[in-house]
Amino acid sequence: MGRSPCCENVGLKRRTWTPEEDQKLLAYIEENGHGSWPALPAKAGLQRCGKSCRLRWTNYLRPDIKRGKFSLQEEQSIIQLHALLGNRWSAIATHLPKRTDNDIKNYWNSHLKKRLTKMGIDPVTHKPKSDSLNPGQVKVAATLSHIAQWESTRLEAEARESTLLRSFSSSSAQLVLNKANALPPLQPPPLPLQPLCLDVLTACKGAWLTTLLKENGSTITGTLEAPTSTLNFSDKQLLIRNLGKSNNNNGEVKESMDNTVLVSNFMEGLTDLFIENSHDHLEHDLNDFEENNNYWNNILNLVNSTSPSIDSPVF
DNA sequence: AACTCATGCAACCGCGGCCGA
DNA sequence: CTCGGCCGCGGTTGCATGAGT
Repeated sequence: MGRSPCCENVGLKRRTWTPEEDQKLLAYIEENGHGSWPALPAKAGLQRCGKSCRLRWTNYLRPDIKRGKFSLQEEQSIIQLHALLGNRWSAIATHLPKRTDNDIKNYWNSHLKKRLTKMGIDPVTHKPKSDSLNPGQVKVAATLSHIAQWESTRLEAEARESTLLRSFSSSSAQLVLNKANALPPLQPPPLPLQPLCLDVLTACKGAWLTTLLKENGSTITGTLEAPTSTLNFSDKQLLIRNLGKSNNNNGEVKESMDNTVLVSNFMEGLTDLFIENSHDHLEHDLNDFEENNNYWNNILNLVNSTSPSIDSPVF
């Protein structure tokens, strides 16, 4: 493939944006919108390529960007979302209002990755460095991995939907929308926008709890004792399978999972971690139980609270 | 004070996808 | 269907700055 460079200053030294350049770019966009990026520099009187201008605007000048230190909650969100979504920074960014993908990526690479490594957790797989599972644990981990894969797909789709909604809110996209107003109106998203994943994550949590209790000699078998669910495990599996399917234009049902190549080892890793911990420390399972239960609740809360909706702040 | 090294992050590159001609 | 332009994304680079010696 390959493309010709978009600007003539390729190979030259990087040039930091000056306050004057920022001012020019800001003033131009505020007055005219960015329009076509390649055409913008000439119109705005900037000796930059369009790509550079776009980057400067999206990562720095946009008025709705939050800069500065990441809060503890944001850090947790990044770690958890990275575990689910991998290096899909833009998707992660849709769940962190006012943070740019570049900002998150930099923060991950310079801070969080190192911190996880220090903790003995592989920042890529989110697995603890040493792992040894028995066959039963492997089975559950595989199931949860499958579930997590679906969840990754969903989060990604959600991110795409969010982007679409944002783009439709912009003036230029509105023009496109107006041009296409002969088309059937867009269906509003179902309200409330309760993420479907909630049940899946709940299922994950439930599956983990079940395993833990089994490991601990509990008599509880198939029922997932998750707070928001009364489905048994086979019901969950059915639900998950159905959620993983989608209708294409021909009305055929196909497995959307098959079309996704996603790196989502988080659940697996997390499960490994939890299961391993519980296996190794059955004697203090109560503590583990409480701690891990809280962790799952955190994830559920996170996804619940940060799922993009039309009410989400517009970037 | 001067130098080196490490770190953070802004800026850039190149690829893939989308869309219109 | 193909081609070319544009956009968005993830990975990488390199500058600025602070810490350490």
